[in-house]
Amino acid sequence: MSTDGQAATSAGRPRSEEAHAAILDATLELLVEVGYPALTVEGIATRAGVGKATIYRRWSSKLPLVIEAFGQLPALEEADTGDLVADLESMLRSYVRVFNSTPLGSVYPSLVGDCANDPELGKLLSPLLMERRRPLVHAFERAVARGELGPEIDLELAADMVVGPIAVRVFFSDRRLNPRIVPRLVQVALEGIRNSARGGSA
Amino acid sequence: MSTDGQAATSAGRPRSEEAHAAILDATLELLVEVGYPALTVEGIATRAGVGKATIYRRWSSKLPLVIEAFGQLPALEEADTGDLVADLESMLRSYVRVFNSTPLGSVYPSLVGDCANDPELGKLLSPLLMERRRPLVHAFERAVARGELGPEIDLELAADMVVGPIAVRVFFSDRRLNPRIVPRLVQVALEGIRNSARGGSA
Amino acid sequence: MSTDGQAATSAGRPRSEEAHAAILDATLELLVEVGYPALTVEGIATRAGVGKATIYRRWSSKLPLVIEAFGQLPALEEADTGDLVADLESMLRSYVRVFNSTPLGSVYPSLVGDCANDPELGKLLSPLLMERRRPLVHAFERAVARGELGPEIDLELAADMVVGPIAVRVFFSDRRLNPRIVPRLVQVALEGIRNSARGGSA
Amino acid sequence: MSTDGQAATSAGRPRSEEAHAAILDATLELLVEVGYPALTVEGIATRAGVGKATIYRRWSSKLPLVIEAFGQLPALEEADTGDLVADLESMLRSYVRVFNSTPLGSVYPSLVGDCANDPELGKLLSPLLMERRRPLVHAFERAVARGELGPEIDLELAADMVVGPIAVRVFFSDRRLNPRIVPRLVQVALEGIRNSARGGSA
DNA sequence: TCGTAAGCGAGACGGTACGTCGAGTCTTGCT
DNA sequence: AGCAAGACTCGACGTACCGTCTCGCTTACGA
Repeated sequence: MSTDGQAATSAGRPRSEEAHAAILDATLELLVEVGYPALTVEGIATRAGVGKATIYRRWSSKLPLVIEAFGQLPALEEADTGDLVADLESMLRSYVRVFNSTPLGSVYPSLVGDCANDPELGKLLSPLLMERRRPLVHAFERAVARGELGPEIDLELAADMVVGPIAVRVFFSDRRLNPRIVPRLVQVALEGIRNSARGGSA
Repeated sequence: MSTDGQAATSAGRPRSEEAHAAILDATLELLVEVGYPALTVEGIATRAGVGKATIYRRWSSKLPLVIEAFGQLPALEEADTGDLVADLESMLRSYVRVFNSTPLGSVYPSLVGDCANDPELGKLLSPLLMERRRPLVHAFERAVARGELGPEIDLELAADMVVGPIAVRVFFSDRRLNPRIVPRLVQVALEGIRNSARGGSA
Repeated sequence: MSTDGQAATSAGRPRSEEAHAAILDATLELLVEVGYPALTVEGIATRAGVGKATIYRRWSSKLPLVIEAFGQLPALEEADTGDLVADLESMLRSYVRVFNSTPLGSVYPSLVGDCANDPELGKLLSPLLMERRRPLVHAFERAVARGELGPEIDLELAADMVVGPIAVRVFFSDRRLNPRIVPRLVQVALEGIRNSARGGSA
Repeated sequence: MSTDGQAATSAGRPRSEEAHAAILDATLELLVEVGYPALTVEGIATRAGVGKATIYRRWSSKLPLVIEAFGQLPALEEADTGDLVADLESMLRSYVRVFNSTPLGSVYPSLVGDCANDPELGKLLSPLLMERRRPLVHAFERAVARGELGPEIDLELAADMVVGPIAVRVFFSDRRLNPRIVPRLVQVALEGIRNSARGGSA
């Protein structure tokens, strides 16, 4: 008899948003302080001033909790200077900086590794990771709009061409990547993207 | 230097090579069967028919053991057809295949994640990971030797340009990557590498 | 008696007598079904169709609730045949029967054990336990009135002399006491009570 | 190839007798300090300087552990003065004293109550409780040997006749029983035992 | 007749202990 | 000295209840 449309609020005391936020905050703090492998639900509960049951009522285990907390983190900070090269270099540099200077760089692969054995969780993490490189895709879109690049560009591939080589080094080779390779990398990647779009050498 | 022979062979019963191999085998088997997060030293010992102490006598913890077992795995199978494009496409396709169809794809990031919090272990893992993409570098070296590419090429960067975009997708986006993007990717990467080596558009 | 009425009736909704009864009933049912150690307030609330708060509004904890529920149970069913021996034997037999065939036998000592660490609760339980053997005392009183026993009898002691040996066996030795010892026990106890009342052998 | 007859000592490190003893000691200490209901396995483990697993390896739960610890306690201290009345009075007085002055008196009924729902555990506790009143039975045996009592006496019943009324009061009525009733009780009980043995009044 | 004050079922809250499991270490007797 | 076996301490796991605290509601009373 009304236009309420609400979900009936279900009986009983509603879940505390305070507790929810405190848990996510504590998770991120501890992630930074002790790293993912040493992260414990017990520790999170203590830090958040919350009972363990309150955590398990919301998340079935440590992993989805960390994924949600991780999702709260700011993504790649978007740069929009009007110039594609400048945009990409700026964003990649900030990318390298974050992974060099915060323990969050180690959370990334841990999460991926732990999710790999559980497709359900993978589905939670994947879109989140995709979302995080969206600023790169946007930079290419703007370049296309400005006429810097032809409209036939594969935006996803272009983004992966610039972020892939960085990611591969940052995760799988020597820690503390030197950010000086960023300009060279951007140059090579853009050269390939531009030329092969026009037909390439093949 | 006369009676040197071995490193003094030290007194007592020598370590069993059988046990050593059995442990590494059991580790790989279990890695495949249950995945890295569910891997336990106790399980490895049982499977190998070995006491836990025998494992800890050789490896200080689970991680270096897994790293050594991981190192036993065959690397990227080298392709040498005389044509750079063919070589790269063949190797990347096998790369995608392995990560799509074996649990090895999950071990990789797990290892990296766990190592990230212990630099000592990172030093064990890093060279191993570098070694695994060596076939890619070799393909570029052969191309340079054949004159397909100029000698001023940055081989490491070149390798990362082709493997990076693949790796980034295989690990961080939708599982089960479609291998059809391989030729397009190789084309774009080579275009960039070739052109920017000659001075590029910058 | 004019304006006194009740104890101010206090404002607000009165406590539901339905809920009260449902709680006590549920308590007894569960006591029988799962036993005292496995009895939970949560279970009682669910069974009674009542919120936990409604229970805690009336009883400070599980123990006083169980004590009150326990108090609702029928006491030793009084036998009055005109003959002391017959009365005692009848009542003791029913005593043995109840403790052999219902979980009430386990509630008794559990209650006592839990009360022992809280004198306040002990004060609630004690009179209740005293009340339950009152029929035995009455039987002796009637025997005195009939002249079967002299008036100098210590009624409490007499009651304990007949119920004590039974209780001690029912609680602390082999479960499922054989009721055939009842007549012999009554005989011995009465013999002692009668003789020592007249001065005894001391 | 020998007459060893041992149980082969089974492989592996043998269970530590030190730990075993430390656990039982800690259990008794805590039983006295905090009482049975507040006794926790975690507390015992901490006090004993032992891991929880070491406790659960030996006892399936708190109850059998407490039963075993309880079994270590000294029984009713035997009195042998050559006179039945003196023996009984002495032992009963010590019985009353223990229950009046130590928290162990509360452990007794708690144990019985918790065992009542598990026949398997009851079988562990029962013989132990029987054993504890053995000194009373012995006193009657000596009296028979001395000719104080006829040989047709039912020793078990006799023991229960003296301890039952005490037990029933100590457990189920007012805490802190007055030991002055002991002589009177012994007198009444013995009177009954002696007279009904000769045929009684029935 | 209506507010106001309590009681109501429901269920989340911070805690505490449970019983299990795995890590890495230690102690048997045997090789 | 190494070996398999298995107990050791430690500490986190995820679950279950405790006794308390909101929720939105119902129910009586007194203004």
